[in-house]
Amino acid sequence: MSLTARQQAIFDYIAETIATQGTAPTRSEIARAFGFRSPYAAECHLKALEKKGAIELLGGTSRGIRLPGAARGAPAELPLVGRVAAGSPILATEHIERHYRVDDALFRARPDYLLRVHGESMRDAGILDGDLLAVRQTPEARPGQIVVARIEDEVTVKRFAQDGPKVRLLPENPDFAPIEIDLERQDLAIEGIGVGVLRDLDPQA
Amino acid sequence: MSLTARQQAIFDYIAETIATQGTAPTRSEIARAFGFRSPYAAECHLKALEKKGAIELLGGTSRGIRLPGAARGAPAELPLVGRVAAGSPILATEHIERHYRVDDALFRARPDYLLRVHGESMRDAGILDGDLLAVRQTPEARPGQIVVARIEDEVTVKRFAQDGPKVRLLPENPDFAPIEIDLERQDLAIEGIGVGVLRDLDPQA
DNA sequence: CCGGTTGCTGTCTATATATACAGTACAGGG
DNA sequence: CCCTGTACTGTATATATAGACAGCAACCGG
Repeated sequence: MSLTARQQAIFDYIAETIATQGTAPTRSEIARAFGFRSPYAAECHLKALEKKGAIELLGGTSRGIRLPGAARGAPAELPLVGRVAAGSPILATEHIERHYRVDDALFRARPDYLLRVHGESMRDAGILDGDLLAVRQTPEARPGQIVVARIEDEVTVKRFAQDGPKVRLLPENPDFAPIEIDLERQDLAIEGIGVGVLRDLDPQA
Repeated sequence: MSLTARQQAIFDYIAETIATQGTAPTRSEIARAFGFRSPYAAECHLKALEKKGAIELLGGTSRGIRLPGAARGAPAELPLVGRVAAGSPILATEHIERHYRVDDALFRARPDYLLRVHGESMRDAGILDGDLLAVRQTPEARPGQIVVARIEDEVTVKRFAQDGPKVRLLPENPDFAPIEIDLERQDLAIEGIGVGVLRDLDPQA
């Protein structure tokens, strides 16, 4: 059952109020906004909207109007990590350029932060210079996964491969050479695994 | 001036209530949650939090507590369009698989919907099979832009090039041939331009 | 023509809520 | 030692708000 034009207008008003004021409107506020002289007109609309499943009324609570669609909770705020300075943790405040809100459901694994990828070494995996890699923070990786690794204070994104005590970090671009690491002689820290890629395309040209 | 432990706890409770209930708590609800026997205790905390700038009180309005940081508003809900059937508009309800909430600020141009890309024809532009293309709906395109085009009821993603009355849709993969269209003899509809790419990486392997 | 739905007005009431005052207790700085 | 700030209790009140009843008018399908 779809909404009437009037009901849609009232639904939109409620949604807009929640978005701009941060709180749902009262019956009186709805009435005022639409010129009703009785708050009960708003009450009737609310009941109709609830019956059609467009909204959820909490009953007994002031401003107790909920949009069921929004019940999924706000999407996670992911910090965007730019260049990581040598020797400091990847999520140090000074690396965080800003926050983006990205729907969790977009990725099968929940990401913890976004890392801006520099260079062309993962080009053939469809990860280009400037792309944002959604990263799940974990100290372990399985072969074939795209990992964020730190070798001697350098943070790099590569495909992970392991052969006993030897780890190989494979670029996806023939112009770059694989990095071989003997765990017994060199330090390697897995900062996380890539769970998604985000790219902004230039709308100009 | 930073918050005391008690004030921080109350602030956290307010933030959590807004996130889970969709509406801010009343003084009484705060008092109940913390075991205060008087709602005035909550009132005092709210005033302290407001004085320190952590919250904003609306005054005279029930549940009128706002978190200044959250004023940014909810990110847009973008419909995900799967395969588009021949002859029907791209945003027809039956094509929409689900909705994702993606931060507008992620892309320089505001997208209108997400389109699942099929095939490898744009591989060298870093757009792989299964990727989601964030599309801004517009009937016009400039050379060099990645466009969503419809030719004879087929929807395709290619790079746009124009040479007078001849339009070329260029793949980014040497295994595919460019599509040449003479606008005087063939129909071409630009459905939109690509403003971003989203990819889910398989966390398994 | 009837019965249902939409879309309101006017009036009313119980309760939810914001907000106040007076007072207690404790802690830290000057 | 006084003063200011934190952290409450207990009581109180004005107002904000949800939610109800009765009724009117217009429309629409059977």
